[in-house]
Amino acid sequence: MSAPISHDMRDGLREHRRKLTRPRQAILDIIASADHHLTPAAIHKRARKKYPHLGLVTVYRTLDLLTELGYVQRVHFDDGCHSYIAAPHGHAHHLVCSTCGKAQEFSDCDLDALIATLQRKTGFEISVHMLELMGRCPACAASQKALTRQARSQ
Amino acid sequence: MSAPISHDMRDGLREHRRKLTRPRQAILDIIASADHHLTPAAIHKRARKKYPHLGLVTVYRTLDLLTELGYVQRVHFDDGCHSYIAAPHGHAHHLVCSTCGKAQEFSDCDLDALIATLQRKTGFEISVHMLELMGRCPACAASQKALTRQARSQ
DNA sequence: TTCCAACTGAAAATGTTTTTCATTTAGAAA
DNA sequence: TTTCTAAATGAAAAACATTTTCAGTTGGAA
Repeated sequence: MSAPISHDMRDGLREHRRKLTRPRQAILDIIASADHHLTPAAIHKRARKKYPHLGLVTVYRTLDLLTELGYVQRVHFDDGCHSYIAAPHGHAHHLVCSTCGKAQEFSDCDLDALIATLQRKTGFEISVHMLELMGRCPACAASQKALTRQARSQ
Repeated sequence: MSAPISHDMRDGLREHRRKLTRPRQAILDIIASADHHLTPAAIHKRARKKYPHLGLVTVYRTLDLLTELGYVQRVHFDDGCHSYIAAPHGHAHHLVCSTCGKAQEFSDCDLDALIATLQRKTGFEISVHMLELMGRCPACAASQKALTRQARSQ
């Protein structure tokens, strides 16, 4: 069992001489406890319940900071990339449900062979990769199947 | 040797009963002949040289259409996703130079084993994946090395 | 030719992100 | 504790990106 991410983020701030303010705490709590990706606007809306004075600009600034420190990642979709999600401090990818937005982490992406081959073939020096998988989470898949069954039986 | 992508795009439009207008031709030519990813604004600027009356809205609309037909893909970076690039009609990924933007296509992404394992472990039904590799193209790597050598010898 | 769905540009609306600036605050140092 | 300052804040405005609306135009099938 790993320590809560919000603890890590607090430690990370301290290490980088950054302050742990009330607005930031509110934002951290939302991000750390969400298992879905969230837009800056959505984070702002939720965090305001704990700290009503919070400005949207601070959300953007905090997301930038946490991204830089590696605790938060932007989530990319074909049709828009305005969402963020917590990540462990280190290399990780997400598996995202395209129906409900639920995300699951995984770290063993295993692209070394592919990258080596491409480097050899193309001469590019590959330093970064972005991998994202999308599909239906177990819950959404189940309710979809239930719906189909129901429709067929009518 | 494959046929020019712009031909494919023209055919694709015809198949879908969409018109091949002058504004669209100008946009198609820019996209098909670029080996770099381009933002809508950049496409607009370039295409205006061929068709000065062209509106930016039409660029957005044409990009939407070509994306839907599968001839164009959005390029994703950690810090912004406002660029587009031509893709063969079908599954493909890009290897992008983070210095100059040059892009190279590849299609053999070989993720089947990873996807199968994750499906089994998580219960997700994975239907889509996004993979993007970034690094330095041969030319940029070479000029970087030349710079470093020069700096060292001073 | 005719005709109409598809397409267009301009303008305005909407949405997202960044900048600026005067004020406040966390937390290290005294 | 109190003092002090770099870091952080919110509000407003600016900048940038994207979509909608609408009246007029056009490609290409009939």
